[in-house]
Amino acid sequence: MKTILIVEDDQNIHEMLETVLKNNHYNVKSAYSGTEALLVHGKDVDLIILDLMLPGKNGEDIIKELKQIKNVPVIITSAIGDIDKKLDLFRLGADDYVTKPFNNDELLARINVHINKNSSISAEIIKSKDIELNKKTYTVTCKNININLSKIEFEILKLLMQENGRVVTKSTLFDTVWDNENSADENTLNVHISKIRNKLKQINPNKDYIETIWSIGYKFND
Amino acid sequence: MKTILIVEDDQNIHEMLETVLKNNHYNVKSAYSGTEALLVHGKDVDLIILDLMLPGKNGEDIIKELKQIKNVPVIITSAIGDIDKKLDLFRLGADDYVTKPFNNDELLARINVHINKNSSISAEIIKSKDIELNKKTYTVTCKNININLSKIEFEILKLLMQENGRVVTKSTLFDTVWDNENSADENTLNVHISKIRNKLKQINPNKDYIETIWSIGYKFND
DNA sequence: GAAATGTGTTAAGACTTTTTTAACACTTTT
DNA sequence: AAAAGTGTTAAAAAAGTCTTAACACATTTC
Repeated sequence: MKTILIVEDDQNIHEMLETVLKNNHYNVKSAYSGTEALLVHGKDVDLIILDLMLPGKNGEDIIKELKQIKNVPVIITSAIGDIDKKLDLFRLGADDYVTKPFNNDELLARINVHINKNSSISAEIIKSKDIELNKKTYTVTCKNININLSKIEFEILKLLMQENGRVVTKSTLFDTVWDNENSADENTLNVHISKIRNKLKQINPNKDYIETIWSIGYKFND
Repeated sequence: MKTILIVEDDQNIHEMLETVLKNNHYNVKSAYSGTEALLVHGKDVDLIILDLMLPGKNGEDIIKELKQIKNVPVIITSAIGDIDKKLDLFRLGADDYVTKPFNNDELLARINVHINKNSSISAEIIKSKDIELNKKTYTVTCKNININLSKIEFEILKLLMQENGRVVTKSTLFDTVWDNENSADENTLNVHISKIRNKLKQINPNKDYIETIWSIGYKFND
């Protein structure tokens, strides 16, 4: 169950939000001021609903500090529609901005967007231009030709393809592919990467799908 | 560089969006109807801006089919503020809903939110006006264009950006970037700074983000 | 149960990229 | 104008990576 932190000083709105969220199976934490929010905000908060008109500290400072503690999604609620304020908050890391009075269902929908991000609709088939990878059946094709990957090779390629175009650090690879810390050597990873590259190269010799990011990790390019 | 697909039949709005996005260093693809959108939408689209009032197919059908092809973020733009329609679209996978007429900068801010969110590796991002630095994936963009930094270059820029506007002394740099005392020569640092400046200059030649503070250290300015 | 096959890891040497060094031109401070 | 500090370039040195091959181990096949 996901936990949402409500930061709102208006008693009525606060209670209303709390009820709505609880009815929709969220766990709720409460704060009535910015300083309180900073205290309450901990490891197990998944999203913050932050009202701007709080006593004490202003919204900009609070979001900055909250994001520094932990980078969770923040949805701003405010009676002010001022565009400059809005832009300021987005720049400081706000993920959404909802003008009061808002529709509860819309707020829930927006919470859903920011909380679920990749889980809900995420496909069991990851496709790139040439490569298709089926997470369920552990099969991989490149240009519609089947490739046999070992389990570890498959897990590595899956992770890289999920982050298509972004660097995956070696430590992320170790953590994800080998569950325990005590696991593999750097060289082991190299060998696996090399083997994956070889298998892909047999189908498409012109392309190197896996790019090395020196001393950091690898990146998949389609 | 990220690619955004504009799906919009109104010629004026379409061109305006295209200009705005290109000015902000996005790659743009265009579609003027739903069916066209489905054809154009391929592997290399990172976000879709979808107008609802399209000729032919209706918005609901299009978003459903688009999401099936690939789960990229979709921002709906619409003149209709009708709450039921909104909720419907969120349910079908919309990531944001912006009512026309919208403010361009706000749209850009929202694009930014959804393009960066897409990564499953939780991002810890340091942002300045032009530059974004992702501590987890070791990626840096300036004006949305990717920059390749070596590890040391990255660590230096990270430290400077963390202290944005404040001077970072050379000794702090040595202590942080090079673990032990036995570390680098003054000159070594100069060389690295020079390389970082060069890479940033290729994207924005008018600005010197890293300011030299004579005989003390360096300062990042956004 | 033995042989064959496949997987994961380690080691070694070739190779590539990054980091540092060194030299000299340049800028700021004294 | 001299001294101190900085910027840039090319090169040498160091660090990291790739590939091959060998071995241990597990699973499958005969």
